[in-house]
Amino acid sequence: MASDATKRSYLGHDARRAQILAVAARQFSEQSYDTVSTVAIAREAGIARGLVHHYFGTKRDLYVEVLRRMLTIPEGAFGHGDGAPPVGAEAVVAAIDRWIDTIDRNRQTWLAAVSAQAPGLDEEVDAILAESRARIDDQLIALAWGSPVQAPPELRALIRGYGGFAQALTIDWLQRGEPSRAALHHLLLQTLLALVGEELPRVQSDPKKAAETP
Amino acid sequence: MASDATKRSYLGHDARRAQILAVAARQFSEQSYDTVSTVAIAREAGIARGLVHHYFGTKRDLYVEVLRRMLTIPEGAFGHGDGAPPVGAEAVVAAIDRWIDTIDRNRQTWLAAVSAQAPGLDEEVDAILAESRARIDDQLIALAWGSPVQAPPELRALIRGYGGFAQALTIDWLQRGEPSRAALHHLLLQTLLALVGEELPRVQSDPKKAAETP
DNA sequence: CACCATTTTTGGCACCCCGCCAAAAGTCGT
DNA sequence: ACGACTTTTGGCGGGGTGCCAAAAATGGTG
Repeated sequence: MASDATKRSYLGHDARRAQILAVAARQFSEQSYDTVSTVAIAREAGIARGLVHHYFGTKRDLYVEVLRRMLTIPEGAFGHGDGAPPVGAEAVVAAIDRWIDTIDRNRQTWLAAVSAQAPGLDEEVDAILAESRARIDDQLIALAWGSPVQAPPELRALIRGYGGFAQALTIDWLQRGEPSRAALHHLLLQTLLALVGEELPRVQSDPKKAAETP
Repeated sequence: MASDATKRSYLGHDARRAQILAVAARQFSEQSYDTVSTVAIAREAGIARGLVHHYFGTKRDLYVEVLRRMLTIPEGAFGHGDGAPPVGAEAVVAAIDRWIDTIDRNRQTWLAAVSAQAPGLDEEVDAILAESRARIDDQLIALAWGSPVQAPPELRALIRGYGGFAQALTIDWLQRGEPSRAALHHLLLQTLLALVGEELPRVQSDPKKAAETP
């Protein structure tokens, strides 16, 4: 009798954990950290508040878990499915398109994830964000340059900045629609090519770079 | 007798307000929003907690005030003092240097301000951030192009993205020192010149841009 | 100088949320 | 049927927030 509709107990460790995580992910992607309350999560999940703390320790721990999940899922967003990565302009075009698609499908989640928290306040959060960015940068470098391992530091810096460039314009596109999707795609593509193809050699050859060691 | 050391009452409206605002600004630039408490602010200011709520309504209202102050003060960071703005490469060099200087002097405040909150969650916060960015973009456009009023939309988008580019690299510089200050300066300068000088005409002339009106 | 209107400040009430833990409720193997 | 185990509940203590009536200090006036 206790069928699906009224089922009210004993999901089992993993299932309950996953359920709470799903509810929390939705709430954290719609509200800010401090407006989300564990009682609201528990209410939406149909359980007692204590259970949330039983599976994930503190509210911050739960948030860290959610953030980790948010950032690791779309990791291969412009991964090329399989096989050796095709390098070249047409591969970049396809990758950027796939990238925009993924963000378009998970708008709120992506918005909540990229501007997760002020940097420098929480080491764990910082580490998660840094690792996610590093992985994306590696994929970008692989696409536009080649092997990421032998990438010069100047390229890494340019790609890092390009990530900020793309993030700013993508937020504008999602929130105000200001650069249209086509325009966004065009800007992202042209800028990446310009930075890697023209700017990089110029930055490298300039004697004033003087960087790396202070 | 009631000299500076023991003065314990009746500062007057404006003075008290300014004092609370100063204390709150310091705390909000060192901790995250939810770890800052009005009781801590009141304690540091040496007053009762109720007074904080008397001058600024809710804790969020106080935060909004702090944020507004954070973002309007360094507004003219690369303002050219006075007179007609000199346009050209050397002016851009000087402006970027002044800009980096200002951020270097107010590291924590700047870090707290730029990553203030996830976008789309609080209209008032969003508006403050957007207005601040727009003003900075205008100054950048004035520097690298000329009058901001007649700037083409493609340029605005590029400058907008450039802001994200600069922000990402500046955060890295402040937190890990990874691009040295000289390297950061070089990257910011070269990228701005490349985007405005070479990328802009290419983006504009491309027939595929198709943007602006859907 | 005493008095009153005004401003500034306090302290406390009611409510919500978090972290934790002992006890209750349900489940499973024997 | 019964005991060991897992899952879940409910409540306690501590702390933070928003608000408001009352108290304390101030300044002007006759």
